[in-house]
Amino acid sequence: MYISARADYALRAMLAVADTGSTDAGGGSGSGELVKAASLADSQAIPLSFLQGILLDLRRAGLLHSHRGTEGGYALTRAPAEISVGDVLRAVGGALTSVRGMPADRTGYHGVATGLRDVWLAVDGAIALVVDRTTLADLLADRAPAP
Amino acid sequence: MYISARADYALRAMLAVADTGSTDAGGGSGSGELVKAASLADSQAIPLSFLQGILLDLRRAGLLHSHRGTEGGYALTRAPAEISVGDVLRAVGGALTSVRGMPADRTGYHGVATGLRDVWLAVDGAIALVVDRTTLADLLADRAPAP
DNA sequence: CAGTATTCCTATTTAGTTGGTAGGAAGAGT
DNA sequence: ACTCTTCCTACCAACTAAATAGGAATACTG
Repeated sequence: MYISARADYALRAMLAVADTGSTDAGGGSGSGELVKAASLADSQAIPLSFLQGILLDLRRAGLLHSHRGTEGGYALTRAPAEISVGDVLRAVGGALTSVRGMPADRTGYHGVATGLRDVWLAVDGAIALVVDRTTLADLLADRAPAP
Repeated sequence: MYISARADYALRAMLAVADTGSTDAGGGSGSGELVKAASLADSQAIPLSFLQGILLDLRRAGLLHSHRGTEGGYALTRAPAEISVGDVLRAVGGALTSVRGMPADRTGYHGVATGLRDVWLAVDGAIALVVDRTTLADLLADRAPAP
């Protein structure tokens, strides 16, 4: 499995939103749950303009709610316990496992290689089992997924 | 998980070697177990000169034995039941799961993202469980890995 | 109603990887 | 010698990822 910088940043940003959304640690006026992109970029050392594109993906995937203007920012649409790592990965990266750029279930093998398709499907299922069972709340509470 | 063309070709080539090594279906003189690179490239539709580099990796990893000259070719160093899919993947691609190019166990997270490392390690373990338990013999006999 | 802060969106640049090719040099048989 | 095949190196083209820049749209403030 390859975790791109985009996916890595997305997860870290979601964790930071979840964290500052529950514990009121803002340095500004402390008005509510909205976290600014600049604040996220700073706390997790992510290039701001790159992060903005990622936040856009997360919003389009329905994981974030955004608000413009002076007191704008981002917030989770669901509770941290209701958002899994897999949700975030799929929002920014498409399929979990791909073979030469194509999703695992669209591979076509011939001859002796026919069985390979089932291997990739099994791998995809195994990955999904881990990332779909781990939520943002688990990560914030330091509950590691079962090995 | 991302399966590169290199990894895909490597597995198909290994399966083809395993197949023609056991069932004597060669069209030439039928002298023995050695399979030529050109024959592999033809049977699985792989560019020959690209395949040669892959076969070299597989040989250096100790999975293939090669012989030069007129009656040269490639053969497995172990029985198909003793070679796993994971062996082949690691021979050509390095680590199974990588985060931004680095192996999963060399990641460093700070603050709220600390728990991410354990997720990647769990994913790596889940993938390894599938690919290390599936052998070339399983694939040739159409025995799919457990879902 | 200006003014400002902020999200939002697109286009561009830059660097690295991947897929694939070419051309020999070295070894093995006839 | 001659032929066949593996071996090895260097190279090119296309693509993707990562990051940057610059502007529209939107919402609050005075």
